Amino acid sequence: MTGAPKNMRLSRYFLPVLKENPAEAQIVSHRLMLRAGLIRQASAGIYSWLPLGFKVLRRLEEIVHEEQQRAGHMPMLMPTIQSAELWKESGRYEDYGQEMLRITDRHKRDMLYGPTNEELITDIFRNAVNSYKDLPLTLYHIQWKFRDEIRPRFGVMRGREFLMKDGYNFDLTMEDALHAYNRHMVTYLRTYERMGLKAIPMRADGGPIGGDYTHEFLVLAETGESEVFYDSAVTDLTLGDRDIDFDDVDQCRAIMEEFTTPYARTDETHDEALFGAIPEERRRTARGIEVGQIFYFGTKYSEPMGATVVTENAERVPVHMGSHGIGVSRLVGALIEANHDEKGIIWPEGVAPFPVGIVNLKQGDAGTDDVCESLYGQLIKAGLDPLYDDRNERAGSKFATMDLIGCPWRITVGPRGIKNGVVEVTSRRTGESEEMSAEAAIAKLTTLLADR
RNA sequence: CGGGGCGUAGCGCAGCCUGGUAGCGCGGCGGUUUUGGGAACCGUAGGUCGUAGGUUCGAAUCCUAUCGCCCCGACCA
Repeated sequence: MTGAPKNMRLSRYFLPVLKENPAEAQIVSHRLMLRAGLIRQASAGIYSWLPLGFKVLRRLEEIVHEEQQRAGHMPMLMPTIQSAELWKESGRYEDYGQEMLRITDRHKRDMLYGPTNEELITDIFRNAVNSYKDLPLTLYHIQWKFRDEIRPRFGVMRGREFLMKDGYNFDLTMEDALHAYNRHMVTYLRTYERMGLKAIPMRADGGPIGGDYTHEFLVLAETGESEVFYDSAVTDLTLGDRDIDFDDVDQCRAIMEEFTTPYARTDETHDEALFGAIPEERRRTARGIEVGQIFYFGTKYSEPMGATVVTENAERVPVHMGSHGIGVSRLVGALIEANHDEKGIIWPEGVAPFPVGIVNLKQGDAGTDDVCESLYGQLIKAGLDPLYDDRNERAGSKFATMDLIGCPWRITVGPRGIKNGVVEVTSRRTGESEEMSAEAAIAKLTTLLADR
């Protein structure tokens, strides 16, 4: 036996928290990410992810991977640095403008730090796939991207370097590609729901990627960059735990229709007349943070780049494609914008880096130390990643730290409770506490966090 | 890129106008007393005053250049 890992004890963890707000941070998620020791700025719009922030980021990636693979999509990894050749071929090298970071290597070759990967994936596809029999195919990766924003701001919400899941579907026909579109809509709805977010699909603008079919997913938050207009009926919809067959064309289309029929648009595509037709009591105007977007763009890249397959009738046709993105690093900011109070972050259970915090009120007391050690060991065994505050600090300081970093559940162990054989379990979100035996606390949390 | 602001200790700031060799709060370290919501007291460490040049007997302070960062705008996942 090797025993429980010790690196989730605060006495060993690297968690540089700040009591005061750093001057450079304006919005709440940026302030809290700095204060709670999630990130440190490396330069404008570029951040280092400290252990706690990295843990959240990894957790979000994990959820994205699980949901993509559940739908049959294939994970892979493309490089951050790309050759300009492919971009010249698609015509976007000129179109993209200054936001693309252009680099020259030692041989004076034009390179770039990829802002997205349509060209690269299309190149991979055309070199390897020739037959309709290899379709449909959806490939995706989660990789760092760079967009040289004129003015980065709001921390990771609008950084220059950002982590993004981007996926690409290749289909024989438009109908097939539209199923891929709907299927992605469903995977995205599931993904956000698991993260504890209400992300509303809204009809969007094609932007530089282009395409007529496109929706973006917005999380409602006061600090959102876009003004949004929607029918309150849309926020009542949930996917819940319904059984989904991702190959079922009708089921995926039905879900897409269910979630996109109620009016929901950003200011870019807003239509006053349609909005006015909604019953007044259901009309909502708010602000939203974009956390993902899906596109169907047909043969926009396959045609100029020659990504074709041979059909049953021996004809060579360009494939129908779409792309789909989730702003993973930006989601950390969006999650905090949507889940915080004046004391700090309140992580939804699904994404919390440490779903349970253990606070030992009297470090060095044989009774509390024993109970805390036992809780720590058992929670690790249950796979719940507890964070044990075993520092020799005062109660107030320990509580403040737990509140700041947002552990959704806290187990407080003090001499008073030990005398009566109880510990205290507190919900970060509601602030409600309940006393129970240590065994009952473990049972309760194991149940609560079972389907994390 | 246009407009504005700021770079002084890990964080938040004062000092600059009116030059004289750097200070406060928090944090750190040691100690004592504390111990259920960011404790009190005592002691202590820590600063190329963004960088370069200039003016001056003397520059954090004045001048010039430069780099970085932040805010508003246009732009954007």
